[in-house]
Amino acid sequence: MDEIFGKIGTAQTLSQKIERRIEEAIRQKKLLVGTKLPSERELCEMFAVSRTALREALRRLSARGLIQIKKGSGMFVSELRIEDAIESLNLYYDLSFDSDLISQIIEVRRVFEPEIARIAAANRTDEDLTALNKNIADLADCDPDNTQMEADIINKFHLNVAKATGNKVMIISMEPIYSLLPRMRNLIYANVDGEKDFTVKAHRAIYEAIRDKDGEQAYKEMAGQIDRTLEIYTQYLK
Amino acid sequence: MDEIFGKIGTAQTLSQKIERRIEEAIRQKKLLVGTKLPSERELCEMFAVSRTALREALRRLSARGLIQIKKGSGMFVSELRIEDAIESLNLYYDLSFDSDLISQIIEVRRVFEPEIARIAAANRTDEDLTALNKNIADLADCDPDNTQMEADIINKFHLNVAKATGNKVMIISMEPIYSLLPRMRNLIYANVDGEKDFTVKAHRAIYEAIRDKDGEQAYKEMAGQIDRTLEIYTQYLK
DNA sequence: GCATACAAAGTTATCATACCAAAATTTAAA
DNA sequence: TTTAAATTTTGGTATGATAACTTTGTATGC
Repeated sequence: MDEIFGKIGTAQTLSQKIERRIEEAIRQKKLLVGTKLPSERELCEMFAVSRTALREALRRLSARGLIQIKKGSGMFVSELRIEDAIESLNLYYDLSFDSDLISQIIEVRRVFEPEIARIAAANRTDEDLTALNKNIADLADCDPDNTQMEADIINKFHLNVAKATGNKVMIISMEPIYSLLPRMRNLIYANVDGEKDFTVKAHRAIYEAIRDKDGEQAYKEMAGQIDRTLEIYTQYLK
Repeated sequence: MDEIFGKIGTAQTLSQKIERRIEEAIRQKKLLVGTKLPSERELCEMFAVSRTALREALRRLSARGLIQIKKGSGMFVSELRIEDAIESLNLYYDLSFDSDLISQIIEVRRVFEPEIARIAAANRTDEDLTALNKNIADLADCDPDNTQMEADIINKFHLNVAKATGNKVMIISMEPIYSLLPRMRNLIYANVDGEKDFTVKAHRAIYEAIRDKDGEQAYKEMAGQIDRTLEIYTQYLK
């Protein structure tokens, strides 16, 4: 009889229920980071479920980065890492990658990044400067034929600018976008001659503006750099 | 340190290997969206593993939104939904929620949102306008004591502005931030008198600027609105 | 006293099997 | 042709056994 009036909207499986329960406990800080969870067998008894169901719940929590499972040792509540948090987003962009997405990414960068550069100029620490300077040097030294490494360095430079704002939300917002730059660059780089010198100069100008705490200049240089990028891609996308 | 001496060999469990294999196939479009995967039993034979190991891999893929599992029917490669992609990020922000995060979020909004409003004014469709208009009406009608609903409506309004840009990346970048607005607003709303009238007027001004395709005005109004928000929170955070 | 080696206990990882429940498919009846 | 029942397919759960790994304590040898 329970079958008749039973679950309608609840297509939830047992393992999903378990997952939610544990997730809620972590969200509400009832389970603090570092806490060791009871062993599988104990949890089975506590929830009154089989190991199969329990394990599938735990595996999903582990996949999402909420807990860490150490074979032979136990399961621990772990601090959700930024990388885990944005991994899904990276995958999403990776799967949606097409010319539309490229245009949209450039539009976003054109609007956001100059502002980011301005804030970075105001807030940058000496460590930020060191990191940026190293990126520039690496870029200059980089073998012009190694477009992969080049794209990687540029990626890091822009990410370091975002870091220099001291604003975690900025970093998180931009990181998934930057992670696509290498893939974008691979599309068009072969077509562009003498681009590298230009790129190095442009990035050095951004660096110097940030170094000198000249927010307006940083804004302008970053905007110019992305305008150039936009031109190149507009040409390519045609 | 962990990086340096961390495990070299395959600390990967069997189920993780399976997960990677299938994920790679999806990433490389060898498995297209909508494809029905072989049944669990068949996959067990193909991979030569037990059902347990296989299932744990499949459950994780399902948790990440890459496949959809239908009981009695089968498993299908599914299009990764935006909501799935940003869920982890929402959780991350939720767990990191503190006064620092609030400040950083407001800083990001102060910089990004006016620009978003400007672009929205240029690209908005009539449907966008209808949605925004409805948000304004709902906000005006909303019971002043129901702060939860109020915050929810405002959240939707800002999200709709982002949607009006026509740029998917904008939406995705801002959504996790907006999803925290209700929680933020709950902190301070009780302390503010006569705030609601102000809020309605401010949002209506933004709406009208977007309606009139007046980018500059939209920029200014949005900036003003967030400046006010900043003031309120600055007061609260002290 | 100290360091190494080893054994034991606890834990997760995997496997194999069985049965249950839901959905789709086939078959039989009206 | 339509409907309803039976069958098949498929995922969901349960259980028990074994393997692999980590930690810890203990014993051994120096």
